[in-house]
Amino acid sequence: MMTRIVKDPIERRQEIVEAARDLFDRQGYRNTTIADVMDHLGIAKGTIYHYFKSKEELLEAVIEMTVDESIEQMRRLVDEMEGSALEKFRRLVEAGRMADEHDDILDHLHQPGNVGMHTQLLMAVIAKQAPLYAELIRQGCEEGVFQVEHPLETAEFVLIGVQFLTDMGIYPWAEEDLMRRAMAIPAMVEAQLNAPAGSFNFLIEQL
Amino acid sequence: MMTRIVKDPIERRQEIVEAARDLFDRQGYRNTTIADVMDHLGIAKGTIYHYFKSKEELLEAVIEMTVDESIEQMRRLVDEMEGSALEKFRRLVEAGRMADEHDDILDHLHQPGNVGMHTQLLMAVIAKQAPLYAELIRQGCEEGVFQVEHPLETAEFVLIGVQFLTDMGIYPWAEEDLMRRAMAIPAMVEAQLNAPAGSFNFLIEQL
DNA sequence: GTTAACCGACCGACCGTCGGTCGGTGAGTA
DNA sequence: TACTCACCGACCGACGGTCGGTCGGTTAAC
Repeated sequence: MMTRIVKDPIERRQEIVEAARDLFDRQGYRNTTIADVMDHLGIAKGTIYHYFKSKEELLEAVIEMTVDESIEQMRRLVDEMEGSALEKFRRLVEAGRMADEHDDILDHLHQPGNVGMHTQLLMAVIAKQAPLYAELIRQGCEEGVFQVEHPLETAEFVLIGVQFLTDMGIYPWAEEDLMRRAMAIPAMVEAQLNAPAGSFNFLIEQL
Repeated sequence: MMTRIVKDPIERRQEIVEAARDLFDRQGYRNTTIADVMDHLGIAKGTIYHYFKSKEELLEAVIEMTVDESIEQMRRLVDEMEGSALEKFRRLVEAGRMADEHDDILDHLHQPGNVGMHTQLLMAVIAKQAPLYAELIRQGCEEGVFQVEHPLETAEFVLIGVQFLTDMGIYPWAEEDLMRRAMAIPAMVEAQLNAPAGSFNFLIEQL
């Protein structure tokens, strides 16, 4: 029998979520069993179910943690940024992409059966990012480079469009579909924000 | 032992897909077992797996069938429509909404655990609807009411934005979030298409 | 006789449960 | 201060039950 180790509940919970994230990340949610998480931490199954009432609830905790971390650093960035709206835009997008690549959770989420989780994660991220972008849109309007009626809604609209059209894994797009959209995105964003032609070319140049 | 009934494979496959659709619709994909489908049709498990190699593949067939039916009638409508681009737009949107309400699949799809199926269905519908809308956008450009660079991509972009921001069930939006977005949508669509102010007010007036 | 549609007993991977155990903590006592 | 003892809840892990999927065999059809 395993020696019993008691820890601070907060810490233990954290441990479990982190281990789960690692595993979900590497092998996918579906292919990761509760037993995997147990073994990885050297704890019993009952312990996990003491903190989470289902495997799915554990996944939600993982998502929440991931989203919060990603948003946290974007918010810090926004607070300390200086410059024109367009310049800030460019840097925020870049930061967002960095975050995406860091958690390859998104990549491994592309397994069949994970579409639901994938969608929920994307929507959660978008819902939290939108206010940050909305702020930049307002600044852009004041500067005169943008002209939009509903900053927050426009931020949501654009983020959703870009994410879902770009993201493979939700729908099995052909490579050429993704390509053709990527090329069209700058122009569409400009139209949406009433921004000068070419001002969002950095969206594809950065790739 | 059950008496063996042999049917035309095409017909049998159809039967299975329809039964599965009913059940997925009513109780959700996850809460529906293969046994449910079997019992509902009075066939053996092996028969189902003779036609579909996994439960997930069966889901794909259900989605494909649903989407094809909905698109079929929209395409017929487009072919026989006459009038200005804006007028056609109005009627296509209306038809799309009718289709949505007809299959209450979308309604019952709002159960937890159905987000994946819901998303896939929406994306599939959008992928097929986009070309229809793109055609109207091109006509609008010729008429001079719209001005867009990439008709197909713009159609995709707008459809995704509208569907995902409007649709509850994918993400637990508050009622007020949905409201505030609904009000902003006409202006955002107009911006994207470079259409005259107010020309898309019908999107909310129809509600 | 050959094909393939169809059957259903069986398998095994996993999630989640539940009765029970043991470490920590703090109030009571001396 | 030192000791103890009752209680809480963190922790354990064998086991139950569900379900997706398999496979050898059977039967209708041509």
